[in-house]
Parts: sequence; C-alpha cells; structure tokens
Amino acid sequence: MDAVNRRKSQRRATARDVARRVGVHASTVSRVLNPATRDVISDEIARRVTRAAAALGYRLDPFASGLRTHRSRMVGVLVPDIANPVYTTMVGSIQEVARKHGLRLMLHATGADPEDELEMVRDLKHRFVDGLILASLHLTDAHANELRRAAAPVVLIGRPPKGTPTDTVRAYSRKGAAEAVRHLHAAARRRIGFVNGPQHTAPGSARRLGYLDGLRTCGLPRDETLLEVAEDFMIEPGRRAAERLLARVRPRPDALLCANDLLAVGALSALRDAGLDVPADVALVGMDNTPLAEVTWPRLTSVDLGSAERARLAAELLLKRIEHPARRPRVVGADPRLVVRESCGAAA
Amino acid sequence: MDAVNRRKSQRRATARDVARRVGVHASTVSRVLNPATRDVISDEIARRVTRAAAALGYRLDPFASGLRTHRSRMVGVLVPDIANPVYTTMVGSIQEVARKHGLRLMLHATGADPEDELEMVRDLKHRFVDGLILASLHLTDAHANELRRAAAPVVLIGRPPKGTPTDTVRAYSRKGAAEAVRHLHAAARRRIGFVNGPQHTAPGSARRLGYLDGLRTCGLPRDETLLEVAEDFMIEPGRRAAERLLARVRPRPDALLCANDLLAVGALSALRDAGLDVPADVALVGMDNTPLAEVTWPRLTSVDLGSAERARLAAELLLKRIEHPARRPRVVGADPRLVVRESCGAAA
DNA sequence: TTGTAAGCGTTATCAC
DNA sequence: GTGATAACGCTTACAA
Repeated sequence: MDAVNRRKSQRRATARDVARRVGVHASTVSRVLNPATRDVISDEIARRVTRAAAALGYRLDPFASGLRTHRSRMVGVLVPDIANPVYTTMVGSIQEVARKHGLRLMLHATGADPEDELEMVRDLKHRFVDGLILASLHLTDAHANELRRAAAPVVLIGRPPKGTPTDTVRAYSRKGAAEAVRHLHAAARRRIGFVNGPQHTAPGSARRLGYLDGLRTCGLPRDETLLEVAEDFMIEPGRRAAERLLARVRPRPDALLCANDLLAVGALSALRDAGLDVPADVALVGMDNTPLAEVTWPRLTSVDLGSAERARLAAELLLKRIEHPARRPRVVGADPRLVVRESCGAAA
Repeated sequence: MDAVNRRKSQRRATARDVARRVGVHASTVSRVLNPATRDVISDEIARRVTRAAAALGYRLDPFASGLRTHRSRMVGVLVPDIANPVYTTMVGSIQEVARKHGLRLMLHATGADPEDELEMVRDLKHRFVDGLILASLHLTDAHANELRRAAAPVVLIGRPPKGTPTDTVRAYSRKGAAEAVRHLHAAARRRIGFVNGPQHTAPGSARRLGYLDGLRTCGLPRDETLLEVAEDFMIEPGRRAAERLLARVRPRPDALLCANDLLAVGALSALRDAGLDVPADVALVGMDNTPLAEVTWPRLTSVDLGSAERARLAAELLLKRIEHPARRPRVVGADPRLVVRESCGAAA
C-alpha cells in the first residue's frame, strides 16, 4: 500500500472521494450505485464510477443513506425462545427469504415476556428495521394498540385479538390436535391424556380445544383428570406434568398427546422412569414436528404445524407489505399434518 | 388524541419539537437525553425536557445519531448454522450479555461458507454494527487479512491462523477429545472408534489429534480403520459415517467417540439399526454437551466444551474492545469437562 | 445525461 | 449551563 492510499484509508471513502477521482459530482456516484437510478447514467460514466468505487473500497454509509431514505434493509425477528427448535427453524426459514432480497436479520429472543415484545414494537424505528416479524405466544390488546401506531410494517406469527389489522400467519393447531387424538383412537387407544402448556397462551388454548374436539368426534368421554398443564412449553415442565398425570390417573392413560415436542420429550422421560414402554404401554404424540422428533427413542410421532412454511410465508408477507404499505392485511396459514413415527405404534 | 397531536404524529417528533415545547434549543435536548452529557444540564431543564420528550413520544433517530457518532448499539453475530444447538446456545448467551448493555443482535447464519463470512466482515460497517462476533469452523489467512482492515472490532470464536491480532475465544477440544478416550479406556473399552467431521476444519483437526493423543496415553494402538469422517458435523452424515465404520471394522468397535453431539445422535441411530446395544455393546460419547445429550436414549455422555461460557466471554471481550480499541488482543478459552451419562456405562 | 443545492436529525465545538 | 452553528454522507427535486 503506498503513502497516498494509506492516507486515504485513514477514513472511509465517501461518494465525494469516488466522484472526485472520476471527475463527476457525488450525486452521479449515488445514481450509479443506486439500482433504481443507474440506467439514467451513461454507460461510460457508470463504468468509471463503478471501477473507482471498487478501487477506493467505497461503501455506502448506511447511517447517511438511512437518514435520507429511512430504510435500513434489515428486518427484525422476535421469537419467544431461541432454544426451542421450532423457532430456530423459523429463524432459518426467514433468513433464507430475507437473504434472497438482500435483507439482514435483527434477532431478539423475548423470553415470551409481553412487555419486552411491546417495547420492541415501540422501538421498531428506533432500531432501524424496515419491518418486523413477531412470533408470540400471547398477543393482547396492548399489542394490537402498539401495532396500530407502529413505525414500520409488522407481520404476526400467532393469534392476535379479533380485528387486529395486521398481516398474520396462523397455525391451525386446534385442527392438528384433534387429528392426533383421532389417530390415537384409531390405534385403539381409549384413555388419551393431554399434557398442555400454559392455557392462557394462544397455542395452549387452541390445542386444548383441539384435544376436546378430538375426544368428542371419537365418542370418547371428556375426563378432566386426563388433562395436565405444564408451567411452560419446555422439557422439564413436561416431565413434571407427565409425572403428576401418571401419579393421579387410574386407570392409567394408554396414550399421551403433548402440546409440543419439548413437552413430549419430557413426558417420554417420565414414562421411562415409571417403567412404562412407549408405545406398547403408552403411545406418545408431540406437536410441531421439530428435528427433536427424529432424535428420541422411540422416534416421536408429531403434528407438523408447518413452522418452516409459516415462517417463509411471514417473511414474504412482510416483503410485500414493505413494498405496498396500504394493501389490505392478509391472514394466511399452513395446514397441519400428522407425521407418524414409532412412538405411537400398536398397543401391547 | 386531539387535532394538534394528530398533526404532530404525522411525522416522528424530533429533538427540535421537544426543544420548542420546552423553550430550549435542540442541542440541550440532545445533552439531556445523552447519559454522557446529562449532568451538565440543570436539573430543572432536564426534568422538563424528559417530560416533554415522553409526552411527544420522542425517540432518537438512530440514522442521524449514527451519522454523527458512528455507533449503532448493535452487534453482529455470525454462526455457521443456527440449527446446530451449540450455536443456538451461543446466540442465547451472547444476547444475555448484549442485552445488559443495551445492545441488540444482528444474526447471520453463514452455512459455514467462508466467502459469506468474509463478505460479512467487509460489510461490517456497511450494516452498521458496532462490533462482530464470528464463530467459524475454518478461519483462513483470507479472514486474517480481512480482519486487519475491518471497520469495527471483531471477536473470533474458533482457531485463527497463528499471529492473527484479534481477540479470540478458543475451545480446548483436543484436550476434551483425549479425555473422552481415556474415560472410555477406563471403562474397559479397547476398540475405540472415532466419527469425525470434515478434517480440514479447526474442530475436525483438533478433535482428531485429541483422539490420537488419548489412544497414545492409554497405550492403545493407532488403527486408521477405526477412524471415519462424515461429510458434515450433522446427524445424517453421522449416521452414514457410523454405518461405514461398522460395515468395515472387524472386530467391531466397543466404543465410539463422535466429534460432536449431532454426529453422535446419527451414530446412535446407526448402532440401533445394526442391532447393537448402547452402552452394553458399544459405548458412545459426543462432544459439545448440547441439550440434545439429555434427549436421546440412552442419554449421551458428552464433552462439554463450555459453549455458553465461551460465547459469554466473546461478548465480554467485544464490549471491552469497543471501549478500548487499542488494547492488546486477548486469547481466552474455557476448559473442557466430561459429562457422563448412560451412553457409556459398563460393558456387557 | 449530469450538476446544483437543500436538507434528513443529530451532536461536537464553539461562543456566551 | 445553554445557545448557535456546522458538519456527518447521502439522496432527490430541480435546473441546465
């Protein structure tokens, strides 16, 4: 590197530096480098500008650019818990779409804290994202209010209060849970227990209803003692809930539906500790069909709620919304699909 | 909301708006809201400014602020693969530290593509992060070069070329792998196989050396046929590698060390398909001690390489580096620790 | 097709 | 302790 270049590299090259080198004005540089206006410029100048920019290692200053355009080419992603594979899947899926469009991800795990979620929505513009994907277990009126005055487009993954005028991606988990129950019934299970997560959450309430739907359509009696609620949608709470259920219910259940795969993994371990065989004694079904379902033994039958697909849809909705801020809000979803594995084979 | 407020809310409130309301100058507003200069201002004015700002819903414009200060209060996090629980853990751990300091995360999964990693380093300032944590499987001279001219501080998680003047967090996985072999030897295993990931990567080469170290210190013969390389550090490649190993090696191994937990999960399934019992026929040990190790059956003995701890250290190094750009680069690490679970109990 | 010039909203540096 | 002013680097009417 010679002395001149060294001096130049003390500070980042600006559009002016590039312009000076080519003998044009900075605005011309801007026009060349901006795809929308590039074709306005003569090929000859464009080429020289491009070359000079490369030679100087010129990079657009995102702060200055953003100050003018109020765009950052970043999207925010809020998930309750990055350790839950269902959200990991979603983040991966969103990144895939975002990347194709030259957008980057700002990730934030909220720990399912509604206050944290709200603050992020308020903070939207503050942290300069062009849009936000918010996956939440529990969308309240407070969310809906905050969304109304949001500084950038938001897409929800979850179940917002009725009438929230925001693009939304739904999971039809009620339907999925019902299907799982019917599958267990078809496999000759008659005492089907349910390990749910917190019931004030959207998934908790929907999956509970689905479980009850399933019992009803199979003509099985509703038995409240067969339903147990874990403190959280996680492994250890799932284990403890299953333990409580097993300690309490007589005759013991011959099947357990769990409201997600993490709960099912916990339940599996409780069943094992109780000396019960899966599936011979107790069939087991999870929900979300995360990669975990392939890893347990026996492998876990699980209701696929299309998380990857839903995340992709959310990202695409967001991109469309960023382009057309005024278009009517859409609600889309992905159909559930039962993926049968060894954990609910034939009864002993 | 009355007409005046409604009109105001057409556009975001600026520092000027707040200033006008209080009857001071915009620079005063800036001074009040900036912690570093707040104590310069009289309490009375400060209070009124704070109140007015709240009333108007004033938020600092990050673009304008960044244009002046060149700080965004965001850190970039680059990981090879967000689906690998070891990186999920790291991201969670980094977020914890970042959050305490009011920083947000920009996440990018590179798919272990070196070109993608390099581009992100170049793009550092472009995407306005104040610093970057780069976890890479394979840091090359190209990385070192790019880092030399990086526009913001970088902390590496991995093994850079000798003499790279960059803060680095190391895993002592060579030592960890050796310990695992010694543990298996102590458990009376004498045919210890090794399922490695790609050997041109830093973990691949270190863990291979550790495996060989372990054999040597146990006085076990080095037998190349006991070593098999998977195409990637993932479950399916692990399964296939274990299948190849089992098909080839006679007498069959009585233990398998796998270079990470994902490979071990794949190997477990291959062992099962071969009708072999774990641990009675073959003991199994993974590395990284991810949450997966608790989920398999039997649960997986695994070498804890302190991923959460290392990520925390990386975040802290980065924060210190951002404050003191000139301080000497540090190299830190976390000691490995074998976590024994059912997958390597006594031989049959 | 290109140059000119006016800002975007903040903050550093002077003044007072 | 507070005000005035300029500048950060870019974009975009508008002028030429």
